[in-house]
Amino acid sequence: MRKLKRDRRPTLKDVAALAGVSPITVSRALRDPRMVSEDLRARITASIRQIDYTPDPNASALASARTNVLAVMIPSLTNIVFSDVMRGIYDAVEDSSYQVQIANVRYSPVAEERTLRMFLSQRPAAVIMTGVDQTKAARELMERCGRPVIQIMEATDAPVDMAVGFSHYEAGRAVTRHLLDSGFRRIGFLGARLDPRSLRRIKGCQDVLQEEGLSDPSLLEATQAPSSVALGGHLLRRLMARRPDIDAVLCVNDDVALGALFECQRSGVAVPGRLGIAGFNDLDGAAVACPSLTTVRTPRYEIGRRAVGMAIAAIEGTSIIDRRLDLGFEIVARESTRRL
Amino acid sequence: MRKLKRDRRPTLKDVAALAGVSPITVSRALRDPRMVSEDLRARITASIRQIDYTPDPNASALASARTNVLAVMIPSLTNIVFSDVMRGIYDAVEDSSYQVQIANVRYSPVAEERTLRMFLSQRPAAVIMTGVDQTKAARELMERCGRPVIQIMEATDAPVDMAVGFSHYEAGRAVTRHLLDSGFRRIGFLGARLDPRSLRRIKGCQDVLQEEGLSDPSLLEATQAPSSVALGGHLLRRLMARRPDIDAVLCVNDDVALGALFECQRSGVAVPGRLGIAGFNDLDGAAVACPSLTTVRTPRYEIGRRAVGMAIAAIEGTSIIDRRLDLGFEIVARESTRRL
DNA sequence: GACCGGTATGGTTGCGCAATCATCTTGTCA
DNA sequence: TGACAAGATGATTGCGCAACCATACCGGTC
Repeated sequence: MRKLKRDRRPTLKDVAALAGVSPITVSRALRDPRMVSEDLRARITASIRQIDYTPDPNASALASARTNVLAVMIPSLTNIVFSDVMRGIYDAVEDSSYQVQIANVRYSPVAEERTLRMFLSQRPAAVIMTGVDQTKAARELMERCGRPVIQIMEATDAPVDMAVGFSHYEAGRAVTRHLLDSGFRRIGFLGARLDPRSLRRIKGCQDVLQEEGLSDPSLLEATQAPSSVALGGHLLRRLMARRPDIDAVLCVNDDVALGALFECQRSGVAVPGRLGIAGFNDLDGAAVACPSLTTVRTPRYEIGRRAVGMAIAAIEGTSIIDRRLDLGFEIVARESTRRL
Repeated sequence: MRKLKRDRRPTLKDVAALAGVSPITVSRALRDPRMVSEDLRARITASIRQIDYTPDPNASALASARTNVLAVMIPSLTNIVFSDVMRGIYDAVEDSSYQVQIANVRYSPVAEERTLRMFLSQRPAAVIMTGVDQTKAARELMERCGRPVIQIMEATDAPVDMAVGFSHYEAGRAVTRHLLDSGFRRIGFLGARLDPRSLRRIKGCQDVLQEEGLSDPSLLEATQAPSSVALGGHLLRRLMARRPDIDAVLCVNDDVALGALFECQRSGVAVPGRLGIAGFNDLDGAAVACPSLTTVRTPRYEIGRRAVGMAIAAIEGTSIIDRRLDLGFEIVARESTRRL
């Protein structure tokens, strides 16, 4: 009677009865066809199709204490950076048997820790986390959870388990060096959000300026507010009010850079003649802005793909894998920093 | 011996033993605390904390044939429109017991149908799908799956179950009307992707032009390629080569509009003096572009929130709900269509 | 011809929880 | 005071699958 209340879907047992084998043989045929002889396999496949059987992943997870879920934590859903990472992740699982579970932790290590606990209670096959700045408790969970953990976005020498990304510090240094090489000397910085990766880029910039004796705290205009195009304009106005002598701004990302560019267009500041502008990420619009924006191309999509590749390799133990992967970055010099 | 092989986590039974009650009481205390007396509840809560118990969602799902999963299908991960929808969805489940499962169906009804089958085999609590243009088979599955189904992004009179969105056709009409009211007469259209919603916007535009006797097929420049800022420039160049007499372009979205604006800046076409530009969605940058972009503000975030609200209301059967929700849109007139 | 090892298949059990029904307690009212 | 309702708690069972161990069968070896 209980069975009648549920909308009874076909189960392994139904397939087995139809094919004239035991349920466990059907289970094997599905999980690892090589374990079953060819003719049984054919009969089982036919039976599955005939009654339109689909396995119940919950029952499977319960019986085997294993899932096919990759748990992913990212700090933002709207930052295009993570949209690209997610696309890489989803593309990479496309032809595998794995599933992705995304959580938005809103740039909060505390929320991240909470989410991690929730995820681990579901016994995911692997965990993908953003950055290397987890809370102490989260780090301990990551170390002891007994599953692959991939930290993405940053290159690090000491991943908890595995890591794939690039050096934000070196990227900050490189683009600052590019500005210096292009002849700019009083280089401001427009910062937003100030997450750990932004801070490392800022640090890279400041270290280079320091080395050249061009450092000055008043060149930094930054806020905790989320970055946006509109914010880029506000920050530039504030910086130029305080330091009208700057000849270039390095922006924490392309959104802010675009906002700065619009602000210059609006207030008649020639770019790059009067002010050079450089961004970060090489978003779609950077190449076609007027003038086109110098920026740093970052391997966001590839980070997502590789992270999943590393996770699956670790789960299945098939191939030897690098535990640390630095995918690098590329300075893309365009019109906005081209001194005549 | 089997138990030793698994990393044995505490279960309901452990909590029950510690608290001196039966497992089912613990289960009740967790699912609906009102069913359990106050002192037992306190003892159970203490025991849970003491041994750090977390429920096993797979076991729960198996036993109850129910999950707390909201299955969501969206056509793109990188289109900012859906980033906002996702943010609304994730925000709405934040304080609930529900979980979100996202799938990227890449604007493909066939992939959408395949994904729907996969999702339904997991018995989600509800299903959220984008648009109203599912395959016939998918539509049948949606009708017969026995769970709430919410179609998002479009207002429709005949949802399979429930729908929340706005009328793309009316939005296309309204913004075209705005261009006419602003004095533009030879209005081109730049289209990309050409998904069903884009097509309805185009239709809205063309119908208005038709009514005014201003319609002409050669005013439409469209491609199946995914939209981007760069594409906006290309499309505008092509359109102006063919129809140098146009005095405004309506763009399928703000990315394309921004690309068109950059193209104008680059080629010295005055906006709005020589060419008016209007976009769609009111993205972050539209308000601060130079000139600022006229566009249509769409309730993307709110669609996500409401969809989840409708889903939960339907699952729990608590409140009376509208099965159709039209959240409307708003024409945002800015400099790019301001005729002097 | 007895024995061995490997392969293919099946039987039994339990994963952790919730549905169902049964039982117990308490309070209320005629 | 007894009957009964309503609420609180417990015992039993099974969800669908995979782990584990058992068994049947094969061909080859000495």
